[in-house]
Amino acid sequence: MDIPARTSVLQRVPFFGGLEEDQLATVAREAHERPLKKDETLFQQGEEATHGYVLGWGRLRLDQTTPDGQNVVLRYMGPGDLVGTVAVLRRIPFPATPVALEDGLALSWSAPRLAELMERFPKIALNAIGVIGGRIEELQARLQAIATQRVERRIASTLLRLANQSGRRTEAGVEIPFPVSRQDLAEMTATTLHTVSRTLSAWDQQGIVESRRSSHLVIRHPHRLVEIAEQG
Amino acid sequence: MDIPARTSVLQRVPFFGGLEEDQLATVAREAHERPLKKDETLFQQGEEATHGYVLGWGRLRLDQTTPDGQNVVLRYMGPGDLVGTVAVLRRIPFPATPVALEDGLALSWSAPRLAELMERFPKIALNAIGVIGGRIEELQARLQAIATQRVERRIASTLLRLANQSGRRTEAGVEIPFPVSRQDLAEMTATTLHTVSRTLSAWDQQGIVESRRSSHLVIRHPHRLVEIAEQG
DNA sequence: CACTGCAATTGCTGCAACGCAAATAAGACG
DNA sequence: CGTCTTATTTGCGTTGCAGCAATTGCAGTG
Repeated sequence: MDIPARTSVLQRVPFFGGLEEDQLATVAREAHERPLKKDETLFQQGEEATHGYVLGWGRLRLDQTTPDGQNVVLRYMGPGDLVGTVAVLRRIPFPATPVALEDGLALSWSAPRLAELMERFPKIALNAIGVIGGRIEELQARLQAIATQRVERRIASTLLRLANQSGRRTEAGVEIPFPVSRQDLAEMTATTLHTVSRTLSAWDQQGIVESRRSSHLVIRHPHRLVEIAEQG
Repeated sequence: MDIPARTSVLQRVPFFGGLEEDQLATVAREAHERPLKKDETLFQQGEEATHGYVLGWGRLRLDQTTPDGQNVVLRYMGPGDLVGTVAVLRRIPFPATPVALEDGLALSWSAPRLAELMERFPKIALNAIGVIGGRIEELQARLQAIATQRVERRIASTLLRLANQSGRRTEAGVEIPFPVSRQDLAEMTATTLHTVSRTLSAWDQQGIVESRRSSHLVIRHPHRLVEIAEQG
């Protein structure tokens, strides 16, 4: 990918928001490219955070594993998202593992480079605060949801969030354009794949969603889900 | 409080870490003082974030209320903690309400002042990233706990965390030096006050904790709690 | 000192959701 | 085209925990 191409990717990255075209070009020049194949991991939870990444295209799932082997899906990430950069800035090991859901490409900068960039462009540090703050908000929202809502409602909210973040409009409804297994949904909503399966089956029969095996999820009637999410 | 006194408070604030004595004095000079009485709120969730605060002394409980009236305790805060500052930097309304658990004092800076300080001392922006990152970590840990552990274990972990953050060693064990109601614990561990009550009663009878009505919580045998927390 | 109000305790009941297990379907691969 | 593997469905039994309600105990107030 040449520098102008990289630059245009970086233009859509909030982390670099407010930088001039030529400044972005500078940033772009100093990046390394890291191609990603489906199912590949960008790095491993626990590794030393030597590089920070920006996802150019593709999709990632961010997994966190507990000491006793349980898994939690922290978030899904798409083009323009920051991956692992917070860990680099805080000088702590990566707290989670990003897994590629499809082929993609990430741009990376080494830890010293990042520090240098932030020093040269103070705007970046402010942007970082905004990005991280957004994640805090999201985490707090999920915490609240898990703490106070019951499973059906959480699943509905999660589907709607996925649809808003990455849904594609089709004649049949809103489609979620990457594979999401029952296990994934279970780990996102803090329940079991059994319960997710039952819930989706029920919704499928009611015509709210289309969730046949192995095809992408389609939400036929988002407003029905909204009803469930808002007050179940 | 005079400037040297303020300065010595700020020395223990990670947000201002790495600043020179005279720089801290500058920061201190530009602060406003805000005395706090027990049960008073520093600001209200939803208000515009015009000022950022640092807690000089005293203790706060940070509450978040859902649209439907449910309450979640986000965290307890003590001297040196940052309150509401993230919201100021992100230019969003305060996402939660800090309630004073005892008389205390906060220092505050207006939004423009804070922006100016960060510009003048870029180190502050980096510190902010560190502080916020720490909160993300804590939130993720809680998310994991709620998602994968059962109630007894979560209560044990929460008590241990409180003890580590603010516990005082006494002959009887480790004391938590501010009042924590069953309701509070319930909101922290995502359960009901009933279940918390039952659990603490059981532990009290087993001699693990001392949790009589209206006296401060005392953890007699932290290691027993650790056992419960680590593998229940 | 009695009264009032709030926090905590505790027994009981019901249910949402978990866990197991067996059946089923669908891709993947040779 | 058959076989293997993996994801999903679904029935059934179990249970952790919430929800309700009645009681108790403590603290502050007049």
